[in-house]
Amino acid sequence: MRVIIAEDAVLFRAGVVRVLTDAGCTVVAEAGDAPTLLAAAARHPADVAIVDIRMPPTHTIEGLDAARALRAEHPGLGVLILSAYLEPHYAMTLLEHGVRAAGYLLKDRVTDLEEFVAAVRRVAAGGLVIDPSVVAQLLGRRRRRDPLAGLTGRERDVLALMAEGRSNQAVAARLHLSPKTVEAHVRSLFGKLGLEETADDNRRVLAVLAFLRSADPAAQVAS
Amino acid sequence: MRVIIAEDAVLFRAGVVRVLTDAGCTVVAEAGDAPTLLAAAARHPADVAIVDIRMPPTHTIEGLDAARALRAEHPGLGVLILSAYLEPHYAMTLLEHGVRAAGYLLKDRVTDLEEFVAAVRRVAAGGLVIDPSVVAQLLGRRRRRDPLAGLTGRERDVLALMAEGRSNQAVAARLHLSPKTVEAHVRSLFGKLGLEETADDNRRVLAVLAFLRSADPAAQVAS
DNA sequence: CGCCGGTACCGGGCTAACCCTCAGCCGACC
DNA sequence: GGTCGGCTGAGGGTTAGCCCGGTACCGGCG
Repeated sequence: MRVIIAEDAVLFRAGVVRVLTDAGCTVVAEAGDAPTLLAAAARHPADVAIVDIRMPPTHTIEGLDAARALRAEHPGLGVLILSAYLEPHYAMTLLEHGVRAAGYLLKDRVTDLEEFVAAVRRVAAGGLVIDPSVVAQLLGRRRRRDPLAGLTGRERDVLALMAEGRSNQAVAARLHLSPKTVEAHVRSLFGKLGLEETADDNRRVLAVLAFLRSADPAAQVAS
Repeated sequence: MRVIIAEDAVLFRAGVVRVLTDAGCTVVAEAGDAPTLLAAAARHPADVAIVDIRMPPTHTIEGLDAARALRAEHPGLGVLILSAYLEPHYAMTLLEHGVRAAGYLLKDRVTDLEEFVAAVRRVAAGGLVIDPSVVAQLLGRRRRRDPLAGLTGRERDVLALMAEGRSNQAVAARLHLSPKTVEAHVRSLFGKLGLEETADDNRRVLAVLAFLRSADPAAQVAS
């Protein structure tokens, strides 16, 4: 199996190279950025490319764009995204071009080296490999494409004030409502945001986070 | 040069092992958590230990605690922290025990393998190695008023989880504490953030907002 | 040695914020 | 007219999260 590895973090890349060569694979090229990756793929026949999404120069989605280009230009080449981030929409973008010879794994969730090598082989052989937590988030995301879209105007008013750190009483005073009405709106917006009652969650904070994330789309790309 | 490597991310650890062995170093032990690290240091004479701060089981500062223990128990052993996060206060904690045979580097900023190996050798030989951006942030932190600056490490851990929308119970479970302890930390951090009890405020949300607004909070959060 | 801050955690008390069911009014739409 | 969703809000019940005072241990420091 011939592999190309595109990853700008040199220590991490060295690790992947080592694991694969120890397993008998041939690493035909290494790249630290997207242009180098594309040039390597043109020059070196390979079975699979392991690609990090965020690479220089922009550190945004250079790797993803390159992965898509690879799939278009080299139909026989498997592409495995190996990302530090749980980014379902990126996984979806990759899979739009077909669910064969593709993969999306999370760096932190690779705990068994043999499994990792097996996953790479599977993608090289035309299979699909995708981290279960990505699938779970994909499913969740289908239900609420835009979390705030389903809220009524009043619910949004209430949530905005919650997101300022206001108590229910203060929200009521500000909107000239009864505290009971605020509670009713809060309860309704929890349901619409898909926030179920669990022992592990503070739903008010989760609702506020949803609001803040929606108001600032750039925050979704952070970290 | 004999090296011990403590890092729970297996691919990354493999990378570090490869780079060092390729450079002629001897990796005498590998560890995926702090207790294994301490046991390895007791069993295998080494010149330097490369340690990740956040490791199992708590994923908080187990690595840092272990690093400090190493420095106390093995005076001749150099300790190089290799962290994914820019955490100046942790760097300071490490250096409090002396500025010899110590190092603090960021994973993402290791761009040259030979420099990395040279840095490891420097620490093994009793030198000090510290990433320039850590120094800059140390200096910058002095200039800016960061509301989180007055929080203890534990309080910051608790607040980070609150900011994920976790309940006190979930925070307790995650950090292996009693819910009562979490309450105590929450109460303490409210005071330090200057959040007084008023009828108009939801202080938990305000604390979360302070966390989200502070300088580079992501650098302080695991995962 | 005593003091201090950090960490951990207890018992006990209180309430804001949640839950539920129910109800009324309004305007839009069929 | 009847239905629907949005808005408003009541009564009643529960509890997570806050409060307080207190204890205990540890390491660092004077």
